[in-house]
Amino acid sequence: MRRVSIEDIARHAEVSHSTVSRALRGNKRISLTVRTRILQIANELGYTPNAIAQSLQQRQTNTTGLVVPDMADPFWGEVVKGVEAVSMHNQKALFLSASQYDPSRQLAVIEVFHQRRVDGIIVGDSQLGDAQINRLARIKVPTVFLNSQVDHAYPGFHAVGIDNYAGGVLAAQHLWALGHRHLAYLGSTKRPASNQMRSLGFAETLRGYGLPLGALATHHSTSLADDLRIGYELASAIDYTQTTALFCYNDSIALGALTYCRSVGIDVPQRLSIVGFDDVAIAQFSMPALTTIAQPKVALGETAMQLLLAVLAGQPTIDTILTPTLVVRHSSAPAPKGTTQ
Amino acid sequence: MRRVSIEDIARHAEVSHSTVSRALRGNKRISLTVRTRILQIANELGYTPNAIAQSLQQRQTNTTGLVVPDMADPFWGEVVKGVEAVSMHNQKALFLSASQYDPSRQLAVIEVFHQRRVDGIIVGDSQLGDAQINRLARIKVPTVFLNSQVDHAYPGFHAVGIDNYAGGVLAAQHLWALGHRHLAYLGSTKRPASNQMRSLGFAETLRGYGLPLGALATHHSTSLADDLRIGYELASAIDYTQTTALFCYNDSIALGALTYCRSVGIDVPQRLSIVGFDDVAIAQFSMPALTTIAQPKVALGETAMQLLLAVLAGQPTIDTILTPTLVVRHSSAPAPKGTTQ
DNA sequence: ATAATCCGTGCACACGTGTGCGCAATCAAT
DNA sequence: ATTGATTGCGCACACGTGTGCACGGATTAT
Repeated sequence: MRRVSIEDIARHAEVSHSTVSRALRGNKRISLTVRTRILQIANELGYTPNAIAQSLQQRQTNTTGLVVPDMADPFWGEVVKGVEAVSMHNQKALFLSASQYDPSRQLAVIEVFHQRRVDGIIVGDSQLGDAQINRLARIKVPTVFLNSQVDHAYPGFHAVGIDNYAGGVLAAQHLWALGHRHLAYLGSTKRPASNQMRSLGFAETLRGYGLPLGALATHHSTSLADDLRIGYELASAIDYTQTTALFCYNDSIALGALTYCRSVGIDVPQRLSIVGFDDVAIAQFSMPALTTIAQPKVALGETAMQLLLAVLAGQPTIDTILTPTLVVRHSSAPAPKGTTQ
Repeated sequence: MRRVSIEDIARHAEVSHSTVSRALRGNKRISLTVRTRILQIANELGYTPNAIAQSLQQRQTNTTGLVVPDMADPFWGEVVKGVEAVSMHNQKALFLSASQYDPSRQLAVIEVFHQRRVDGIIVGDSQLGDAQINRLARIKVPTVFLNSQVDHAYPGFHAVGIDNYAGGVLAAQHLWALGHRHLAYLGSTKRPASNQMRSLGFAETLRGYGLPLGALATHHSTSLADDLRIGYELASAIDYTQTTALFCYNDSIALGALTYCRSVGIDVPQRLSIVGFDDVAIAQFSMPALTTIAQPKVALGETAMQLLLAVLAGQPTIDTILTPTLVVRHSSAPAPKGTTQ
């Protein structure tokens, strides 16, 4: 059952294990004859280097830990894809775990990663509280926060994210320009910070245009259901005699809302405009195709991993805030006549 | 920069590292006084066991490798979720990598996992050829194939999957009962085996009902685009003067087809019925909600991981084939009058 | 011919942990 | 009081790999 080690190769080649180690690593001090013989034997024996032993020796595992709230969320699926691609391309292995939006589980996962001696950690949607952050700071593992829900201003902590406020602004500008004057925001309580920023950018922009206070309603669900269902439920609580436009925390919620509208006969976009967030793959295949604030999801994951690699390489780095963009499709249209005063 | 080890604790407690090791592991041969003192010191020093060293010593890493074709695919997202949940619940860490439907990358990932000395491997959508299988067999790592595209009848190889043929049968029965007599299958060439079985179950059942040969068309895309786009393109190649029903390899393709139909004004389900496969989250929120053949995706992942754990524990196991179920929603309806002869 | 250089290899240690075995000290039994 | 059992702990090794240092032999320079 034991695997073949360099010691075994050494016995067959009648040299010491040191020589084998050097030969395999291409050390120039080993004669060509000996090296080729060793490589030959290694191949015959089906040798595979033991990364565990190497990690122990070098005090470095070439491994990264990634924690995300939910694997099945289409947004995070794309982010993970980006992280994984860069990770694999740089010969690093990736540990993956899900936190289910539970801060204590986030920390628990991080502790497990630390036991495994990962070189660095990427945390998606961090909701770590002060106590947890202190614990994390003691661990001293290079950490990158991706779309963090909290401000983690510690040395050794880095961040990649998008400008949620700017996203809210984009949505507001778009809907205002279309003539909408009674709007609603459908939010998510599972992601407090980004939810707040998106709604704030949206609301403040509208205020800036002179929208009266009562003309903007915000709705949040305390339910832990899937976003699609939450979108459906939130949309059903709205008074559509006034409201002509919805801005949603993300595309899933928007699609849920869209489904509700269809089921009760509210025409989108003729009577109601809907704007989502993220631009997940399905957004352009819904009926009507969803107008949305696009996040560069894969790039977000790639950037996070690249930032972490730079940190590990000791290079100077700066936190990155990417900018979202407006993607106009067919779920938004000019406000119905008579609603624009 | 060095982490605190049991050696450090030993120095502080003025005992040997052996005693510390035993104390931490709760060995009864250590006196209570000494043990509590050691635990106290370990806590003060912020000791975290080094899983790498433990792995080396015990020749076991408590780690599993999971390889899936695409992280961002909603189907695989759910499967990964199931695998991860069981894995974490059993204190096992999970390495994740994507193969992008490339058999050689699948093998490459497996080799990397082996270097890392994972205890076991789960391979999703395996497309390994004979040569690759032989290599894998030499490695002798317990392996579970999840919805494999190939028959891997080796000792030490195990499998979990669903009955694709039965899924095709379900779709055929459903559409036939609704009176459809001209049907089409929209397939995927990226997953040859499951694609074949689904279309076969579908076709043979219809033949059994006495459907004439020319009344069933099958379409496959050679494009590597996303399923949604493929569905859209395949749907555009069909002659709708005859065809009244589509059965699609999966929900993404079905949703792409649905989008095409909407865009050219084909009413679903009045003029055309569409049946998908998988029952991903979005399926019940499309317009109309998608009739589909449901796979227990999370359960599939859970089962695969549980099977692997059983194998690792040396328990006797049997391969599992789960059964898909028909979920009737609103994208399928009785065939238009006059089309049923 | 002797000294200085270079080349190829092995010895021995380190990384952090777990454990079989032995040994000293304490306790119970005769 | 001596023997035997029991308890509590340390020594030394193993897991597989990488590397500083030393050492012997060959080559070159004086």
